[in-house]
Amino acid sequence: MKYIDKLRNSGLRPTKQRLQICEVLFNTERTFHFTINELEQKIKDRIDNKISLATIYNTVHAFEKKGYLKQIPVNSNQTYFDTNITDHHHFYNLKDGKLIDLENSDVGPINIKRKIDGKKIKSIEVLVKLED
Amino acid sequence: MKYIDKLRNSGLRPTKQRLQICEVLFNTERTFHFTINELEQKIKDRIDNKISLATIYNTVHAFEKKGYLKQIPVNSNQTYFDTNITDHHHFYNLKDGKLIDLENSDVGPINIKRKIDGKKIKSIEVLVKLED
DNA sequence: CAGCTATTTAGAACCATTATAAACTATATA
DNA sequence: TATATAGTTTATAATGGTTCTAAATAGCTG
Ligand SMILES: [Mn+2]
Ligand SMILES: [Mn+2]
Ligand SMILES: [Zn+2]
Ligand SMILES: [Zn+2]
Repeated sequence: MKYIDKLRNSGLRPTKQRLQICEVLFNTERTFHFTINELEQKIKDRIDNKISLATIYNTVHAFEKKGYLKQIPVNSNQTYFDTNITDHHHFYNLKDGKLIDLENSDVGPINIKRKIDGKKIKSIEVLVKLED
Repeated sequence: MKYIDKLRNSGLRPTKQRLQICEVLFNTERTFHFTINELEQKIKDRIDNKISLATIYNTVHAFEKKGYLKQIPVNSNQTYFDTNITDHHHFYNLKDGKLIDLENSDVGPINIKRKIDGKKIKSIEVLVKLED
């Protein structure tokens, strides 16, 4: 029930697969970061039926387009997503490839003074790489 | 002659290929951003002999390890490199995938207040995504 | 239910990147 | 200068994340 309206209101049919992916992504105490492979594993662990990898990709991209997920820019061969869609910044642990949310109070407001003609700022993202 | 010492001092043999890649990367008025494919094209345009793609990858990674190049984190299927190895930030034009350097004065100093036990900050990078 | 469109799926294709291993080259040493 | 050795280049294959395809299935509207 919980996610049916969310999906319908977005013009997405509330299929069994999408509802199950919603459970995994959004029915959590905390937000989290994931790659597609990590999400695939999480889904396998939590549900009995199988969801094809293609559907996982399709759904993640659909949710991203609707603004329910964000992509986080990092140097990796895999794409990183975030269920925390608020404006926030990240630590990136180079050792294990894990992201950690930074509170805005940990970074402070960032004011970009330069403008590019005809362009709007869509997002401002700080990535703090961590090493040992 | 110009890059022979640079390479030798880094423990890299100054091969014909590496010297030619140095010319393309570093013998320029301005620093620039590139993907491997763009670099491959630049090399083709500037030199007569052929340098294999494998050598271009090898050399770029060798130079990155030595600190002569930096990788810039963006959401793209291709890896972006920068010949500007100073600490600086970027505009990322989503329309054409081009990076633009931001001066530090355009962003202001960023002071990360949070610490992670046993970890050091390696870099702080701001990515400002631009849309129309 | 009927009809229509959206969605799911297995598998193929794509493509940036990395691995392989044989040929070649820079360099140190005799 | 010749030789030995480790480093480098290269064509090519392999890898692996992501996207595409097209047929089967499922949601939705009348
Ligand atoms: Mn993607
Ligand atoms: Mn790389
Ligand atoms: Zn986050
Ligand atoms: Zn730059």
